[in-house]
Parts: sequence; structure tokens; C-alpha cells
Amino acid sequence: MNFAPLLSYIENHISLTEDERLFLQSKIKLRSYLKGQFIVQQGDVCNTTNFIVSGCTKMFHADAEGMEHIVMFSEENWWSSDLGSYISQAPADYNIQCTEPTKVIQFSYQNQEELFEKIPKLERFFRIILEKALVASQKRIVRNFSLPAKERYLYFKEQYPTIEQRIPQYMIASYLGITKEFLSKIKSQLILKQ
Amino acid sequence: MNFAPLLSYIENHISLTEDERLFLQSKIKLRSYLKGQFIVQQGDVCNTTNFIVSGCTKMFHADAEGMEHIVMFSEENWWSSDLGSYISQAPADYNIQCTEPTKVIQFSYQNQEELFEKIPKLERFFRIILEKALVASQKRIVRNFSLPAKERYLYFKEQYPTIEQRIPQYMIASYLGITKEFLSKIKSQLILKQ
DNA sequence: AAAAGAGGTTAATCTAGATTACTATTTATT
DNA sequence: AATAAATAGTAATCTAGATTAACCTCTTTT
Repeated sequence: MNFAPLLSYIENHISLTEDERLFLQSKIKLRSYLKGQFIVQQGDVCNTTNFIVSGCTKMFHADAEGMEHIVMFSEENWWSSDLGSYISQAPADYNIQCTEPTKVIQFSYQNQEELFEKIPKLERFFRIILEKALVASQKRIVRNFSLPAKERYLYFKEQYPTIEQRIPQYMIASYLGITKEFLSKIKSQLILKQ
Repeated sequence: MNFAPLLSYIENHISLTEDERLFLQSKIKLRSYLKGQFIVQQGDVCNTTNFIVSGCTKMFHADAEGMEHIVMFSEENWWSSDLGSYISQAPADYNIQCTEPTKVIQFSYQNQEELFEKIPKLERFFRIILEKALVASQKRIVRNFSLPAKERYLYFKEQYPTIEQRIPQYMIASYLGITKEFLSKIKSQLILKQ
């Protein structure tokens, strides 16, 4: 069981004693998923928060017409869960599906209170993580309104160069809120200009 | 000095001892702004987190062409700050301007660590608030992609009925990511259908 | 090696929403 | 009461990006 990536990630933000580290490890689990498997499915309750050790996931919402809208990709050293479902233990609005074979470390809802009680510093850790995620999410809302699709694509490439390599283009189009045909057009325009 | 609205808001999520309540009160400040005044201006560092006691604010980004993009409105019992600027103490990307005379309770960046150290439960409180805000923000990203402007407007009216009353239409259009002319068209279509 | 599937490209046509420009209203200001 | 600002509404024209419908790779499966 290799919890090292999570521990070093956590210890970038707070420091843990040896006892705390052991207690934390006793309360989390490693789990492997195959490519295509779902960590959460829309309609089910999401009762884990997942830290990605290796692999990649997409979080998406399927709308009334069955169209997929990708909200985020998560790769190594990032989180993947339907937070809304997790915190209120209500049916999920999103699906989380592995785009590759993926290993995650799972925090379960049942163990969460106990973890926070025994290691209050974890509240701080998650507070900090959430602050960063909220900032990124708010910035994305503005970008989606203020930038045309081509600029959003360039921004995406710059910010997430590793994700573009491992994800098919049609999913990137969905993340950007455009069709795959239009993304293809943008790419050919960019090639012509160089 | 009336800190009651903040205290009762906090005590919906965690409970404070009398000492903690007094310490908290010693570290926060009430401040009044006139209509039109800025709590933060794009480019400045945001060093307060503001809890709104009365009034209303808009948070917006002015893009390269000077166009305003409204990210959120905040009214009584909600928060208003450029979180990205606050947590990293870097120049703000957003402006926060009062759309009415507004009274806020301010948490300063300088006092924040001390508050968290003396009252660790506040970490939990902010963790919970941030979770909710992040969920709302992610849902908005999906709505912006999956719903046409008319549906987004109807959703806004339903979710924030009190805000529509106190904010001019052209600002609501900006929040929805459409022009004021198009919002006007949507409204007249809705009236015809009834 | 043929067929099927998954991913990507191109081009014609269509539409939600932007832009421009002008006309009311409503609210402050003198 | 008159004038100037702000706020709203309407209508014609325009465009970013959607839709549809081809075709073109590669892989994978049989």
C-alpha cells in the first residue's frame, strides 16, 4: 500500500506527527479502476473523496438530451469527487469516469468526522485546498464569458499541457464548451498561422 | 457594533464559547460603504474577507476591452471578497463594488492566522462554507454550457428572487453572460407566452 | 486481411445571441 | 418645471459557433 504521494501532498500544507500519519493511513483505502470504469455515477450518492495516485478521470454531467458536459479532468496529485453529493449525501449530478487505468486513495464519508476530530489540522488542509479550487472555478466562469473559444483553448493548453497529451480531442472540446468540429477548425487555423 | 448576524450565521455551523465569541469580536471590524464605493479594486491586493450585514455588492472583472463581467452578487448573510487575491496577497483580478449603501464585517488577512490558531473551529467553519461555494460554482459552469440564455435567466430568478428586485437589468444580463438587449428580448418573449 | 470502432477533419448550412442605432421611460439634479 | 443621467425596449443586421453529413485515418477484433 503506497500512501506516499498523498502524504507528501498533505505535508506540503500541514505537518503530521507519526501517530497522525498512522491514524490517517488506517482510515483511507487504495483502490484501482480500469479504463472506462465509473468512480461515481450520476444519480448515486458519492461517498468517497478520491485522491489520484496514477491515471486520469473526467467528471461530467449528462444533460436532459444525453449530451456530456465535462466539468474537469483530474490527474496525478489531484482530487476527484462529486463534492456536492459527498457533502450532502444526496444523489450525484455528475459522473466520474476513468479515462485510463487509475489508482486512487479514498476518503470515505463515514470516516470523515472521525478523521477531522482526531486530526483537526486536516480541516485546515482541506480549507486551503478548497480555497484554491474555488478561485480556479471562479476564474473559469469569467474566462468562459470573456474569451472566445480559440483563446480558451490556448489557455487550456498552457495550463494543462499534460492533460492534452492523454485525453482525446473530443473530450477537450466538451471541456471547452464547444463541438469537436469547431475545435478541429480552431486547430487548423492555428497551424496555418504559424 | 452589531456582530449578531455574523455570530448567528457562524453558529449555524459550529458552536463558540463566550470567550471565543469575544476574541472573534476583538479581531473583526464593522465598516460602511456608500453606493458605488469599491471594497476591492482590480490591481490592488484584497486584504479583507467581508461578511455582508446589509446592502449588496457586485463582483466583476473588467476585461482588456473594458467590458464588465459580473461573477457574483452578494447580499445580506453572504461573503464578498476576491478570494484569489486574499489568499495569495497578490493583485486582485476582480472589483467589488457596492450597488447600495452596504455594511460589512471585515476579517483582515493580518488577523486571520491568529484567529485560526485561537479558534481552530473556524477552520472547520470556513471549510464548510468553501465546500458549498465550490459546489455552486461548478454547477454554474455546467449550466452556462448546457442551458440556453432563457433557461439560465429563469434559473437565476428562481434561485435569487431577492437579487432581481434590487439590481438593474443590465447587470443581471452581465451576470448571465448576455447583452442587456438580449435579456430584454427574452423578457418580452416570456411575457407574450403567459 | 476484412470489418468494425474510435478518433479526427472538412465543408455547407443554420441559429442563438451580438452589435448597432434609435426610441422610450424613469430617476436625479438644478 | 426643465434638463440631464440612467435604465429599458425594439428592430435590422451580423457573426461565432452549432448542426449535419460527408470522408479519412488509425487501432483492434475476428
